[in-house]
Amino acid sequence: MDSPKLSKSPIPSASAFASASASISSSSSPVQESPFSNYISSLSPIKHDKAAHVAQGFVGLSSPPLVFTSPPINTLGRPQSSSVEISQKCEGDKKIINESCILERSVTESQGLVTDIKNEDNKDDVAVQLGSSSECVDEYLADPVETDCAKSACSVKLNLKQSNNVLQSSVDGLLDLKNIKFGSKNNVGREVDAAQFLSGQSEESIERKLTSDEKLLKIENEQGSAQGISDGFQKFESDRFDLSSKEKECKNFGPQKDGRGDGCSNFLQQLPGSLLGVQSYEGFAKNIGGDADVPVHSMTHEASELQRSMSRRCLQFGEAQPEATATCSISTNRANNIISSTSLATNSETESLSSSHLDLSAKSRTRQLVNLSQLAMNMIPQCYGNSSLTVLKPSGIGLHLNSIVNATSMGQGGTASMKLAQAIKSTSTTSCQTTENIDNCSDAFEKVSTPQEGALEQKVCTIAGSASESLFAEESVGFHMTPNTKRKFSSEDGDGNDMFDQQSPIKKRKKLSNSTDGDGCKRCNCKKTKCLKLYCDCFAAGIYCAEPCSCQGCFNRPEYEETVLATRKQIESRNPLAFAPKIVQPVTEFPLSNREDGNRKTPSSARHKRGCNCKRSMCLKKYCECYQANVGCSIGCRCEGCKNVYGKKKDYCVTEEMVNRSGEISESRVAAKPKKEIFHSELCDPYRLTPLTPSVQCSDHGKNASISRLLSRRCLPSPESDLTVLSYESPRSPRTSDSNDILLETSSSSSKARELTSLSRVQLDPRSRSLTSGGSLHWHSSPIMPMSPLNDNKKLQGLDSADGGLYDILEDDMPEILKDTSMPIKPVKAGSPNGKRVSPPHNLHQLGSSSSGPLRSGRKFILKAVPSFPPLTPCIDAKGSCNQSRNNFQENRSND
DNA sequence: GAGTTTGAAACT
DNA sequence: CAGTTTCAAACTC
Repeated sequence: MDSPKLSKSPIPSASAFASASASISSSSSPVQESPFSNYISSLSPIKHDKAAHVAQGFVGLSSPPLVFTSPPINTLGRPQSSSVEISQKCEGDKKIINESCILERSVTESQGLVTDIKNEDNKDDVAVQLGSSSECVDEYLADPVETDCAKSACSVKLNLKQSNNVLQSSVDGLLDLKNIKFGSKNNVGREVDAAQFLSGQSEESIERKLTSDEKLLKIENEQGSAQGISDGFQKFESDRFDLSSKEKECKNFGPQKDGRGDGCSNFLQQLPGSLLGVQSYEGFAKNIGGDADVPVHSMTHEASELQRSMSRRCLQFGEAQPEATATCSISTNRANNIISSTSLATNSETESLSSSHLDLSAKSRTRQLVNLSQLAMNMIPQCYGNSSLTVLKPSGIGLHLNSIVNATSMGQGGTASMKLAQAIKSTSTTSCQTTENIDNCSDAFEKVSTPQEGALEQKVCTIAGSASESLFAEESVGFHMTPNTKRKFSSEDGDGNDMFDQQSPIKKRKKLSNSTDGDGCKRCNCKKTKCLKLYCDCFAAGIYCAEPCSCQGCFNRPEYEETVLATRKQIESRNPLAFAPKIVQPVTEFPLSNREDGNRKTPSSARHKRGCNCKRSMCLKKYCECYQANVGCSIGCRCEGCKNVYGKKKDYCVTEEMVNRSGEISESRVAAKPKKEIFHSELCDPYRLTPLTPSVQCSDHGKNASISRLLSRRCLPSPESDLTVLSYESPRSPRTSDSNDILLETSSSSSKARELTSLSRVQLDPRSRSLTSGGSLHWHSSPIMPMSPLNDNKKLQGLDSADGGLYDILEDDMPEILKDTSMPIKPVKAGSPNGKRVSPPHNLHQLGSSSSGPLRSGRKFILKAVPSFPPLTPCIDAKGSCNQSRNNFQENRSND
């Protein structure tokens, strides 16, 4: 145990990686996946880990460039749609996608010296991109580190000048019309950038400014996308030329910068020249195959998203948790985008790097390549722009989404982050090759990667609203690690981790304590468990420990992926729900009628999965998990003297009684089992998004904006944050709203139970094509939340007859494939670690005599859901990791 | 910052 | 399954 073996896959699976990448990149895919499936995937951290594992495998030189993985992506079912197509499909990210598309188009045009943009709709976007590109460069150059990396060839002044003059500058090669549009659109963001640059404020500061105005922010983000691309070009050019001659690079850079002063048009004009540097990439791309187009487009899109994410990240970074919470929906979305885009960008980066190393002599030129290079380079400015150099230690970001509560964002982020970190690591390692030039190149990339990783971590933290923490990490570890150093770190044994773990633990802890509360970016302080037990918050949340952690001898790190996975598996074998979210939200809380117009109801009905067992804290302190999660105690709690301000257990029971009394005859049984009923509604509710299933929540993008926003908020990383967000949404105080909410919600659910029955049935049917809202199923199967009886008397009886009623039903329908899984199908042992907690409340006689019954049901659900996954259905936007999780889950299953 | 309290997790 | 131990977070001083 003390020396867990390293888990590096010697031969990385390109296809696997591609699939993971595809999952993430598919964030824009309009196809929604079943929330249930998401949840399922979330339950199995192994999947994510696998993805991560694959990513790690890229460390090896033998691993093929990511570019090669593109085809597999398609095979995974990812629509081979160009960015344009994506943009048409995805409403949320449409604009961003358009940007990338347009930029791409612009590039193409510029290559041919054709500046005519035919698509009027896109003109604005183009303009924005053009304008922002220069700005991005400004920021990038403004950063000391960045400037340094740029060989000082690029004068900051020039950039400043450029940013100020963009509007007035002549638009060589561009139509006047375009210029006009461009100017009008970019004014806001430009002003901001200019001010920022002039004042010399940090990116965060600027971003903070933008926060006040969401729109403004949006604009900037959009610009950022374009900026990243254009900047990427420049950077690429810089690096590219650096390989051959620094002087040459300077030469090229100089004019370019000057040209930028004249506006984006100049930049475009120079693109053809810049593209020369991309030749090698192009050639490489050609080798890749005809399908390169798709990946490239995707990457372009990703690049833009990445850029945007970075902007968002900065914003979030600068924002305090409260603020983040306030703009929860935005933040969440951002976080998702950031994570997915970041991961993608990272992949791209890796690809680019690999390609550059592999085929420097290639001469063929393809547009796709250009895009690729753009994307790859895009990473640089971003990283530098953030100006944060973080140790390239194995990122502490997540194993999977299960997380307790650390829901979605974090979960996704975690997964993506992990992948990113690994990809970065691999990139860095790979970069460090023989030739000096290559070293230089790799160095440059490393500089990028390092901060990138840091940025990612920051993002994760930001997602949780832990700006301070992020800053701390950044500052405390703000040194640039050399490739060797990185390697050293990555190869260090468990004790080596202590280097990070024990890095001024006190300081960290202090910081942690300050940032932990409410931000959801929890970090552990484990000393004896090596962060491989549920005691460890990080481990329990399915994320890797990171810098903020003060743990000792930590094995919950990417280096010990296998150990982590094995441990998790072991724990899951004992209690399949061990890593499941702890807080459940009854669906009833969101009546259908309310959903349409943006439900503002408080998730006050959320309850702890297993309930608490407080004896002395009276559920008034954070010792109480219910209280800590900002949820009221429920019938499932065994607490004594409950005074939970979010809802007393007693009140909860009373409410249920009232509901039962008012229940209809047909629902009498339900009334007899209030708890079931409540969760049944949850189960049946097609709109319900499992609060605990981040991925599920995130999958609701198809709904109206308000709903999506609401749901997104609930995707916050940590249990605490998650609930906090929920609380925030509620104008009412927990205390006053709780009981009433429950009552109303329960009643509502009862009345709707019937009409939802059919739907629920469909969802329950494993053969159904998709479990659209099935995400809520998982928890319904939770022991504590037994499935509520369905309208169907048959099913009702089945449920009533025995705790395993539902289970039986499911079992009958369970596909063979599910029946035969490595996962123990038999009910969890009563003696399982969680057995106590998982088992139904003692006072819930109606729930069944056997505590294992409900649990079994839960397991069955999980297993059943697997085949129901739309195998290759890509997730849309924020669900990238969710898909990944699902895919991984499937993969893992098959392996098992 | 050290020590205590608390309750979940793990163990028996 | 209940009781006990271990653990780390929360809390107190």
